[in-house]
Amino acid sequence: MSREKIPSESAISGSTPASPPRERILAAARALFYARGIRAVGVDEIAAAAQTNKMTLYRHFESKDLLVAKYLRGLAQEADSVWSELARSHPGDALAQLHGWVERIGSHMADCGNRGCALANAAVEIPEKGHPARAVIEAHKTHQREHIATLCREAGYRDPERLADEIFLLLEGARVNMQSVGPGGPGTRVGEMLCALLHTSPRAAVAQSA
Amino acid sequence: MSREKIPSESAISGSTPASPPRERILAAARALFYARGIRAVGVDEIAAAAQTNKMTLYRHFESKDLLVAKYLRGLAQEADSVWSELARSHPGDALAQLHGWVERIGSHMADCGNRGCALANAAVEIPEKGHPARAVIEAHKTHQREHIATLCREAGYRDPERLADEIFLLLEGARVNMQSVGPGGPGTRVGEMLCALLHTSPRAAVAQSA
DNA sequence: CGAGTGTGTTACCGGTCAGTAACATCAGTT
DNA sequence: AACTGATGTTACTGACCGGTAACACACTCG
Repeated sequence: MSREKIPSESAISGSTPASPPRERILAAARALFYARGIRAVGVDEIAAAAQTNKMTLYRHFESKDLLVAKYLRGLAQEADSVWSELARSHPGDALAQLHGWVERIGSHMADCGNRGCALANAAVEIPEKGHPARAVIEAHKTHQREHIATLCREAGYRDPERLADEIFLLLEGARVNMQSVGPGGPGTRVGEMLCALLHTSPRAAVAQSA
Repeated sequence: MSREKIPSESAISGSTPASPPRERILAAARALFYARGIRAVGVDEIAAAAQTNKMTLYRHFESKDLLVAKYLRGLAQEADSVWSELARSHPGDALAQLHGWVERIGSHMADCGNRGCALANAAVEIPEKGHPARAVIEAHKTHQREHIATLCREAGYRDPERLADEIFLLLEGARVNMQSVGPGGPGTRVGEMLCALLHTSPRAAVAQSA
């Protein structure tokens, strides 16, 4: 239609119509799945939002279920990259990494569209045990909790496993409860709660400080 | 078909085929919505599971959305009845009510089908602001947290609001995380965590003990 | 130029969805 | 027996779903 010619693919406004269709499809799926739910969004709508069509979508993703898995895996990888970014800015300082992470959560809690964790939401929407998304969800959630536990251990907390459980479950609860009661609920206060938890939990000895 | 005559409506096995169809429909909706998700279950399947048909369903509920709201309201009322039952068995003793509630949670956490809180799940599945279910969800979640806060206040905890937030969010997180990682995750430990929270949180003075 | 590749377009498939119309059946009441 | 109300049965609508076939177009590389 009005897609005549674009000599150089610089930054285009909106849904980046100059990037390859595969990336546009993933970006559209991401926005739509997160905002409205996985089961509520059809492949036709995703293709249209990506400014392409269903055929091209199915040339890049063999089924909707695998597109969902790809969508979730991308989010899981980005969440992991936050951890490695924090490890780079606070090398060897697990406590600072935890504090940085908690700060980031507190600021991202109110503005992120208030639809909670996309992985946890997908687990609610997809109870089928054999769905390809479930392996991604379970692996990410387990890995997330274990990374928190590792940092708590390195930060010298006594009973780091229990502290990791508390941090992890408080965050999970905040993100899911935001969807029930909106920003007026206790979820918006989770940043301060986690910060207080890090400050008041007993620590035996600091492992090492570089 | 094989439904010849049942003189007295005593207890029938399975889905209680002798109760009025409205109750059977609600019971079937409850089981199916909870186990497989609201969007994943159609009205035909609910009617069949209730041993009736779609027409009878629509004579009792004017739409699926309102059936969903009824289903959630029923669960919310049962959750409230747990509170009043605890108030009856521990009159005037808010701390005992909290402990009883936490115990109940700890025991119900592992066996309840592991699909978490139906209200919270519905909030994830139904982001539409105008859906009749959303009012039920928001009201129940708000009321639940406020009841916990009231009991914490009556039990003499200092900073009862913060303790209520912690209890509430830990529970929400445990129930949603159970669906991501199953019974092997930290959600199964939430009973002990809440019990420890009640024991270690500072209390200023006991308000009254009858 | 021709071949190959990626993309757009249209139409279609079988299935399911929520919701309704029309009619048959059964039970209880008077 | 006649009426009444709740229920069962079948068939249907219009819309949407995930997924595919067939063909046309554009672009790049040789």
